[in-house]
Amino acid sequence: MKYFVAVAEELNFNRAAERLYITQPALSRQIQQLEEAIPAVLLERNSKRVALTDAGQAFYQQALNILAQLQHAADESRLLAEGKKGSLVIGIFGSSILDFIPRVLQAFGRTHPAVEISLHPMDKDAQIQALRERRLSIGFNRLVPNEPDIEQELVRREALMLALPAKHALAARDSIELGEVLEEPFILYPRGVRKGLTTHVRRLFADYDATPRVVQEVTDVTTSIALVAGGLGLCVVPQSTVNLRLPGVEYRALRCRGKAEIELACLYRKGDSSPILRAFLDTVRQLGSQEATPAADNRQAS
Amino acid sequence: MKYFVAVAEELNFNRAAERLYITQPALSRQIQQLEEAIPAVLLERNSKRVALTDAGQAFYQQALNILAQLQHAADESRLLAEGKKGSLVIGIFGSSILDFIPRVLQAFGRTHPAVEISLHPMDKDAQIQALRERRLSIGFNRLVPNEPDIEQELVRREALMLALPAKHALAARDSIELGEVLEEPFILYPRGVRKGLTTHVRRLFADYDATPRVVQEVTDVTTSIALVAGGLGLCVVPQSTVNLRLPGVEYRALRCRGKAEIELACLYRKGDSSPILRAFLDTVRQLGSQEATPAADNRQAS
DNA sequence: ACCGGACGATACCCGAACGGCATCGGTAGC
DNA sequence: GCTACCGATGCCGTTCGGGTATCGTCCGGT
Repeated sequence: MKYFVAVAEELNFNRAAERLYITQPALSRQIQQLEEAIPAVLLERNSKRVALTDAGQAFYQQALNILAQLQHAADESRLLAEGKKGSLVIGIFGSSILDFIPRVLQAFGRTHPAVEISLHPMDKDAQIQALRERRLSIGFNRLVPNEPDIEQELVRREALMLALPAKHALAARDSIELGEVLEEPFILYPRGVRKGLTTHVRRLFADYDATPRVVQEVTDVTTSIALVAGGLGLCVVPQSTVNLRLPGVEYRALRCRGKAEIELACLYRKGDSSPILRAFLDTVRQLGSQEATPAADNRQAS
Repeated sequence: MKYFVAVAEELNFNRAAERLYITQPALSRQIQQLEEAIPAVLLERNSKRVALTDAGQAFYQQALNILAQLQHAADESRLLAEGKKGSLVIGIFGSSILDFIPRVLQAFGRTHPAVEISLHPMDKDAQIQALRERRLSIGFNRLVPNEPDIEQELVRREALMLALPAKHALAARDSIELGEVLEEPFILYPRGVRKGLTTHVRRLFADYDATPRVVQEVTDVTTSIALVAGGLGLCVVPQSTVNLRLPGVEYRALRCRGKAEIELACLYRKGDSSPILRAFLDTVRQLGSQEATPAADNRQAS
């Protein structure tokens, strides 16, 4: 077919053969076979002139379309297979959106500009359900108990920090020991929301045989930091929250008896070999293994 | 490609191979090669389930289109090549339209129903010019002097007949000798119109050292017969004119010293190998070799 | 838990197809 | 009339596509 197009355009077997990097006899035969296969006389040829018949004209037009379509189909499929095109639906939750996700998206967008990405805030259970129903490609959350059909992968560990009002006495210090603030008012989350972080914080207190004095329960990071700015209490937050620079809020490193850090995990369907997902996971792993916010200063001036 | 479509539809290599009348290993390798050629993973296959990847889905849709288009292109070209489809522009002139052309069209229409046929009355010179400019596929006319680029083919010889008023004394006879009517008033055509027939008639008279007594000059057959019906004179006409059964007109066989017949020829471009033209010529030749109007009675009662 | 069956992949072989080289036949231009 | 060009044809070597036999794996039945 490609051969026929070449001959139809050159109207000369020798030139067409040259263009196709084959010899003229081979081309002659191929054209003959094509004509037999259709069957139809596509070319009028005497030893001095080659011309298209009506049928040849029609077939040439069609052949151009078909070849273009074939090329397009192959390109399209290749892009899809390489994960260079398509869509990625991401479930997000919590503070990951403040630092890690934007950096992943930026890096991934550079290598895969044609992939349509959508972000959907949803909690852990919603993510798992959406993954099962294939409404979601990947979700970010804290580590959750194993699900049989959901793959779970630790993306990174984030240091926990203490958010405190700028006018607070301890704001002058570089880092704070949890034991120093056991009696302070704390802002936490209600049962069932941000369970991963909340239970982790309570456990840290438990290491001191204490329980946090909860003055307010909120449902999202931004609100809790706003409350800290208002001087209503302190708040334990993942390090990425420092990007949320509200006036009147300072972030300080937190030291304590337990691990002052929390895990960020990603979830995806077990056996999902979508190339887009795989490429995205590569980016996630690469960035996950880097330092949290390389240039970020722990002492965060507003 | 056909193979991939089969696998995509069956989602099972064995069934697909069966459908394609090849064996499963051959199919497996063809699919692998296709995937390498694109390159893209089109099928997700473990030993128990075969599924399309996103790229496979996309390629399947495209493949369906392409295969359909390919089939269409081949069909279309085949029809064009067989002369089963396309258009035929016919130039006509004179009495051929009364008998021969309709019969040819009827026969050709039966074997080539999809060919669009258009009839264009035009005189000899107009036909030749239109043929040269490729506005015409074929023209019907009397034999004309040879043109270098126009093929001329004798279609048939038609007996010449005498059209005479029903009340004429000779109308009682079965046939008439030209010598019997040399002095009768005749209806003929002016210079330059229907030259073939006119000069032929004058030559027939010349064989008797006579010239026709022209009472009226007209430009078309129908008018001349109408004048005969009005009793204004006699008229020499090709046999096919008997189909023009005007009241008060009788047709009788004409005998004379010269050949009482005239040739109908068809003209087409030399080297025109258009299959439609060839098929049409076949029909023309076949009908041309048959008896003029097999069931037609020479003695024509009005 | 083990065995049998189904399925796709692989190894190997053969025939047909494809491309290359040399050459033929016909046409056009000098 | 000779030459040059062009497409067709004959012949040969390589390659590619399909067939048979077999393997590895997963699933389901007992």
